[in-house]
Amino acid sequence: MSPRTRRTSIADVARRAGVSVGTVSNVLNRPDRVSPTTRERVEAAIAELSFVRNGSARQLRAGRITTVGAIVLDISNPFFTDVTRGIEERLTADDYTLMVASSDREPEREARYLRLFEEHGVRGVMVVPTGESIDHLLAVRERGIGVVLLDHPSPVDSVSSVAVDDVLGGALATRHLLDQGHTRIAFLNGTHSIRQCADRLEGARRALADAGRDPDAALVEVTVPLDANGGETGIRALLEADDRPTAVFCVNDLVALGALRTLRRAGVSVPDDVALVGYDDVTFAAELATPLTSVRQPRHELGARAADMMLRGTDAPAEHVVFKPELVVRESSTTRAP
Amino acid sequence: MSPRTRRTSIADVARRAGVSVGTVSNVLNRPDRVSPTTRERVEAAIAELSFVRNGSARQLRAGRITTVGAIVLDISNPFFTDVTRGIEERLTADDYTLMVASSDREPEREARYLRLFEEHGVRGVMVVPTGESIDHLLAVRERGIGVVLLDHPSPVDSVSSVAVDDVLGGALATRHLLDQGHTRIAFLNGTHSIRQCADRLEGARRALADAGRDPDAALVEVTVPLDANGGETGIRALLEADDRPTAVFCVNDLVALGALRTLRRAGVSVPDDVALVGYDDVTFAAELATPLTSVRQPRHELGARAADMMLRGTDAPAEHVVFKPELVVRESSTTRAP
DNA sequence: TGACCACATTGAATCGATTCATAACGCGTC
DNA sequence: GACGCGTTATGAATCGATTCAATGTGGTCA
Repeated sequence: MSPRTRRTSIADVARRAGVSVGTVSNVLNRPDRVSPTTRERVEAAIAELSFVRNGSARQLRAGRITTVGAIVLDISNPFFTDVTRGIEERLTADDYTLMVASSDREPEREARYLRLFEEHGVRGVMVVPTGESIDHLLAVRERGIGVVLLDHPSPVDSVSSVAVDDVLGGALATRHLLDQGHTRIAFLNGTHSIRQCADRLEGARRALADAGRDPDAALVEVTVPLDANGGETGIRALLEADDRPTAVFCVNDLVALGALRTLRRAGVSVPDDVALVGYDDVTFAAELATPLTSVRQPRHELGARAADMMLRGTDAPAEHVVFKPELVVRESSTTRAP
Repeated sequence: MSPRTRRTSIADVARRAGVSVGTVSNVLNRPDRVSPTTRERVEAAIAELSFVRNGSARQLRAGRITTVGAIVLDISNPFFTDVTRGIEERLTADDYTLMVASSDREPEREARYLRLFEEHGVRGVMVVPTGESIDHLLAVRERGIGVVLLDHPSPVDSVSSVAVDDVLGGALATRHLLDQGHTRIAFLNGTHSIRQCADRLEGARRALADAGRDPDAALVEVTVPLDANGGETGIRALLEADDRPTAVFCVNDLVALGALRTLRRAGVSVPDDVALVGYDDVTFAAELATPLTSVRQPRHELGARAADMMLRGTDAPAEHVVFKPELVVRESSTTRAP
């Protein structure tokens, strides 16, 4: 095996088939302009040499290509997995290809992938921003690359966005817990630099205020990592406290999963001793030891819609879509029938 | 906003800074060879023009880059999500970047992404093959691109691979059910063209044969899609049958999730009426309504190890690693204490 | 027979960054 | 002032596919 032989190029194919490079390129891109005989000859040469187009050269000449990038906060979160699938399905319908990356909620990683995508000449990027500012995204757009904010309302008119009303979601969950008679509610949340977290908190506080409660007194916020382990540490912290809340609202279902596990191990009954509400309504939410009340978001549609905007192109007017979340009540938050 | 202005190039920067293109390139790639004064001047020009390198041109000249591709069967399956994370962590340690794609178990999609990656000039690809043959992957390797088989033992010595012993996994699950006294076992499986499915079946049959049973009589195989809905349809089919098995082995935990849901709705108790075993031991397996017995695979390590082999390069001798799975027994397969 | 047209094919210019042989420069030494 | 050495900077050649004006080849029709 020759380790470092030059990749076979279009010129090699041309030589082999006894035609010019232009003709080979035509076979590849506009087969109808080439006579059947030569086309066959070229195709044979391609097969014999097992030639693969050099995408870099192709793209260098042709400009942008049919690839778009997506940067989500965390691919291992089922919420983003489903959003991604929605994007992908819409894109493949138009023969576009998707490159996905996970920022892990770190602005540096977001910036790094953004640059990588831009250097690769993607048509556009769909980004769940990690930070408060989107200036870096505006800069990308200035350079002619489409930008759609994913799961994030746009702070400026000119940038399209697809979001879900997280303030409403937070309020739905909290109001429900209030309706069940809870007066002290814990909120296992992520850092407020993550917009989704900040908004859901805002919603929770509004629901409390609307009910005539003092949010500062009634809501105990615990900041945790946004996965099952985060739920575990959050609950541990709560269990040690003197004044244990009777209800826990988790900022996503993974956290709720960890919370449920930890409560069960500690011998605390859900929902009898503690009511639990999650967020996202992931596949397994209904099937847990205690079926989980959760706030459902249109994950798939979120992605599909964003992809749709992306495909409209840079010239189309910006659009701003905000979906409404929906509370799905299950056993984890409702007192069991005796 | 100028919609279709040419991207600013290294020549623009050079002009602005009053230097040659070679110098700009040096600032970008070997800053130490440039005097501090000119470097500053060039950097200023880069900032003012908000210049972003054209990756295609860069790569066209330089050859391969530090990107590798991975093609898994289904990113929305938590098993593959975790494998991907393992890969990513290992790669970022060496400053490599990962592009992930999902073949959805379709050979055409696998081939399409493979070509896309190759055209983009990736250093290598890590693939969970969809079909029986890996000839297309050998061809890719002939062209100087690293290939590592993911979750698939290599049929040839020359190609590195990382796998888990699925025959053993199938046997572990089945033996366990036999030990619990079950004599008629259903297997909700995928098509046999998927190696993992074929192997787990093989393992199940061996376990039966070892126990002196006739696999054809004792095992009822139902072919289903590999997600929660698949579990649902599979169980529906079984419930309609006259001779209902007393145990169900599901080829993965998503299928088991759907199975559990459907059994519960049909009023069939797990494990009292039907024992259930899954595969993968995903995060939520322990927290389901009935905690799920499952076969655990070292997902993260699987990915990390594959990435490791990839980084060793094409010249290093091929390696073949086969991890051993492990049965995690929980309530779904063990008769409840009275 | 010659004019004209449709169709096929050619080959050189082009995209933008990198590389490297060469030139320019600064500075100390004899 | 000539020489040599080390440091910087230059610019043309290069990577491989695409594009398009120009050329070539028949074929049809007056």
